[in-house]
Amino acid sequence: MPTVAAASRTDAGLANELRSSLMRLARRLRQERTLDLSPTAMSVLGQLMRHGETTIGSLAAHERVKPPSMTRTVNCLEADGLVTRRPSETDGRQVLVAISEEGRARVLADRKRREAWLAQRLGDLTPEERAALRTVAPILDRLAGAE
Amino acid sequence: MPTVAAASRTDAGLANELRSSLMRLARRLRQERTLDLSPTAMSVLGQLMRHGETTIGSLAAHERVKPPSMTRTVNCLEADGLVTRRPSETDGRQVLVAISEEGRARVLADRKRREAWLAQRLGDLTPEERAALRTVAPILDRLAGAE
DNA sequence: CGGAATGTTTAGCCAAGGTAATGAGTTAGG
DNA sequence: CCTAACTCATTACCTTGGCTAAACATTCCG
Repeated sequence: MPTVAAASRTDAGLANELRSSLMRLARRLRQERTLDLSPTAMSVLGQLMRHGETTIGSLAAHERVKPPSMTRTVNCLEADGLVTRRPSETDGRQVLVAISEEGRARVLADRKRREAWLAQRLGDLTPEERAALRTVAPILDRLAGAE
Repeated sequence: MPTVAAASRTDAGLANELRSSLMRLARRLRQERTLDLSPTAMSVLGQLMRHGETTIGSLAAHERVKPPSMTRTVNCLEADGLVTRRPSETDGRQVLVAISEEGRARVLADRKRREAWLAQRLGDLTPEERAALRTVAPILDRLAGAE
């Protein structure tokens, strides 16, 4: 039986290790969510904050969720007054979603709260370890985005 | 060591990026699950493979799941003949779970199948990027484990 | 104009987590 | 030593957040 460290040195082991580490941390982060929003919902707000008004479909694609799920997520956000909906003038089928002022405030508030948890933990790491994490974030995105 | 203000601003951004990248990839991985086992179940098998016979409670703690959920996961695994259960002789309340030969075979088989998806994607990365991922896997574990 | 294609929504299902309460086993105090 | 408090696992039930299938509206194209 190979040790964890030994297994990680092979590509086979890398897939394995990475997968279980990711799942554990993803679950941990889900636990730490402070507000009553799902991780996907928070991510959507962030996306709207960065890229402005966006259609349901492209939000769904970016979050790797099916359109009906994104419709529901947006419903919740709209019910909470965190986003607004309007039909596109150029294409009547599409719905454009935008973040509201309240939504913007929520993102900023949440960002602060996460600092309390994550930044403290990141603070326990060495600068090299933080740098390593910074490096891999976009790599993870590419892995997620690959077809 | 950077100043406190600079460090926390940087770490906040890192927390943000890392969180959304992580959640997206975690969801992607969940989609790619090939076998009829949940990610947690696979992770449990891996844990048993590495550390041998373990109690329900400590499996739950390691996966950051509540005991009832772990009971259910272990039920599935046992029904599939992938693990065995036995009461502890030293403490009759505890249940010791061990991986079976079939479970071991399943882990090895699954490891191969995941290679088909993840290793292909890892193959699109540069060796440096793979090395970076190898480096961060244990760091992610530490972040997940921190209280 | 009429049919195929596209974007969103509705309806209903399922997986996998959670909490609360129960039962069995252990430990500690009087 | 025996009862009370505690711990581990389990059972029963609920919630969340995905999914698919299908309806509906709109747009595009032959």
